[in-house]
Amino acid sequence: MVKITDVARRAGVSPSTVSYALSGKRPISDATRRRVQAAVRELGYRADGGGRSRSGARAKVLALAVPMRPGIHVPVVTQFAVSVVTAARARDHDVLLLTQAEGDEGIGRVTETGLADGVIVTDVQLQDPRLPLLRSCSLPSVLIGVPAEADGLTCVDLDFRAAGELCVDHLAGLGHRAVALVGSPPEVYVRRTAFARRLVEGFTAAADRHGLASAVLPCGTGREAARAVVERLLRDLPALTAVVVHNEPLVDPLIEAFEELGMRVPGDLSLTAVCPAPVAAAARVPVTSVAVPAAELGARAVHLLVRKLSGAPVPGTTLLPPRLTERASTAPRGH
Amino acid sequence: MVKITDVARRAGVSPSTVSYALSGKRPISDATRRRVQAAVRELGYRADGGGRSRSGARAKVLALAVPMRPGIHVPVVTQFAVSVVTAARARDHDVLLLTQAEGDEGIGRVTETGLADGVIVTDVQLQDPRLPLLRSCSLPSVLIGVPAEADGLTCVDLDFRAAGELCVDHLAGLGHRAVALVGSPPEVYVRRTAFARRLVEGFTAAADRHGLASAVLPCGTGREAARAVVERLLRDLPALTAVVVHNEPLVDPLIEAFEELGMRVPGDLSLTAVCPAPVAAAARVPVTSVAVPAAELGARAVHLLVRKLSGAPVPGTTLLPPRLTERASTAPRGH
DNA sequence: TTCACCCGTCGAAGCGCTTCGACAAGGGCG
DNA sequence: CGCCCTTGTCGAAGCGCTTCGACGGGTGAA
Repeated sequence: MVKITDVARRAGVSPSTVSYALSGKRPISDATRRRVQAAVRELGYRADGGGRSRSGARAKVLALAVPMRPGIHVPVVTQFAVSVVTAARARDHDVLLLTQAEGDEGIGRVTETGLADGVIVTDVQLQDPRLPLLRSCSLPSVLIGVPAEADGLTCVDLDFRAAGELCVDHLAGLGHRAVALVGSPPEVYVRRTAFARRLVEGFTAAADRHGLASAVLPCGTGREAARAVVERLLRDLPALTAVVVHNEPLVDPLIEAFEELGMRVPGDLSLTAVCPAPVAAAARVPVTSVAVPAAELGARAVHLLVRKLSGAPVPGTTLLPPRLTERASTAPRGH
Repeated sequence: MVKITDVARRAGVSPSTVSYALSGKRPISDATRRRVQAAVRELGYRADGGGRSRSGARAKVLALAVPMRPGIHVPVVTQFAVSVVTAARARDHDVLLLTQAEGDEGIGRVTETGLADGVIVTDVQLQDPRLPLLRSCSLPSVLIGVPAEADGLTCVDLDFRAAGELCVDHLAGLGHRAVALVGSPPEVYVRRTAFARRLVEGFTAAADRHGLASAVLPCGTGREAARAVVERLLRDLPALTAVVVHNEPLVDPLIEAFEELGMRVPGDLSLTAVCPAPVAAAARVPVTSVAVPAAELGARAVHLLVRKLSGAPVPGTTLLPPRLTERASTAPRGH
């Protein structure tokens, strides 16, 4: 292993000069800097992470807390992870993966031990047990998701409230008078997952504002669950002509269930989804949707966290405005 | 931050004794050990990762290389990741996530800098460009997947060759005389991904052995792709009564495509899948399948890597025997 | 009783890096 | 022309931990 003293010898300077030349924390003459850089290249030098991290410097590692709870949609979470890693690498950081395996205190462990410099927290609940931890140890963090009390925290998310409203606005604009929201599995709401709750709020508020009849039903995954929910909806809300679905793996089964019961999409029923664009586009009937920009959220989270680590000021909460893309699943009421 | 000297003072011993008491690398009397442990608990001490790794010890971090290439099935990969993290934590290690974002040399970087002690490599191809790297820098590694040349490497995988044979044996035993393998997307084969190739080998060998007519077709995802493959199959192999599918998201569309063309499962067509058990069980028709034990593979990989790090000898290649679970999608030929 | 040993513990020496204070050389100013 | 400040570099002091060699006191054997 080639170390900083090797580089120093090769460049004919002292180790400290090498360190300064590489970090730029003190002025170094151009000639020296170039010699150092040449030596680094020739020897293939790489700063040892261990050595760096306890001289008060950063480890250049971000932790990513991904509680793989039941009811979440795996591909979305994976997209977060991948985009976080990619964005982190672009900023010369690595990513440590934390799951729920060891409970919430993994977050504390990883930063207290200096393994990671900061943490990105996903799947945030309105009252999240991890918040006190994040607040107390004053450990740099960014949440993907917005809890009920976001003071003093840095959060990024799609504006799910606005997304809910946008869907209803669109459907109301098409003349629909009765809409339903088919949501995530019940456990997601029981946990009070922030984004799911916010979407319901927006949906309900917009439905009331437009004076629409509305219903909200959580729904598990699978054909049977979809069928059951559709039957229940048609019973409770016979005038139903529009549905918003916020449950990725349910989009196709839901369309099937409606069609089996004689309602064609979009002929008899208009459907909008809140899901990643590829899911919406690949559905049985391409679905008008508000995209969940998982990749962008991940990248933004990294960006914010790195800025925070460098001491720069960062905004409290960033809400990405929802954008609705029309596809084949929505039509004016009565064709 | 509480450090080892604090614990030492509190326990009335020297720092080195604390270190030994915690690591067990030298005998420490029971009384002392207990006092140290008490002090650790009371003070909430956690060994600083930087300090540790700087002094030549291990960082207790494993890197997980997950190239998110097109054509792979995301939930399976995620299951690997989650099980790796869980297993690693159980052995007091953390996991650093590497994607393809920075190319193959991320593996080298992460270990040379001492950030990680070893690496778990997934999505192994028969001629994998990462192999020379793994061999040359003599860096502890475990592959999930078996390349063409596995000498000197530690590999874990499902025995996909045997899995392919097992499926065909099962179908042949039911009296089927013409079988097809519907595989992963073409790009997976172009890359010469090890497990996909092995399955084809096993399938073909067993079909030949049983004297069955057979065909192998790669297939992309989506309803249209499924439909196209089914039409092609029925044209090329009109006597077809059995199919093996090795493509998770295609299981349902494939069943649908066959049924739309008038072939009922399992009445007219028997289907076996090679996929994780939940996928098979949740399909439109519960599918007889050989399970891909993603979680177990991940856990085993961690186990092997940790043993390797501790200097213990490890086996070269571990192939998990396939196990076929009968469900509703297979029946004797002609009912 | 003595000697040799082993067990349990300690002190000190690093690990590779960063950073602080010092210092030599050079330039601008009075 | 001398003084002081700047600029560029160096030496040395740690960071918190592990680990090596050493050492005191107890035990078993002679």
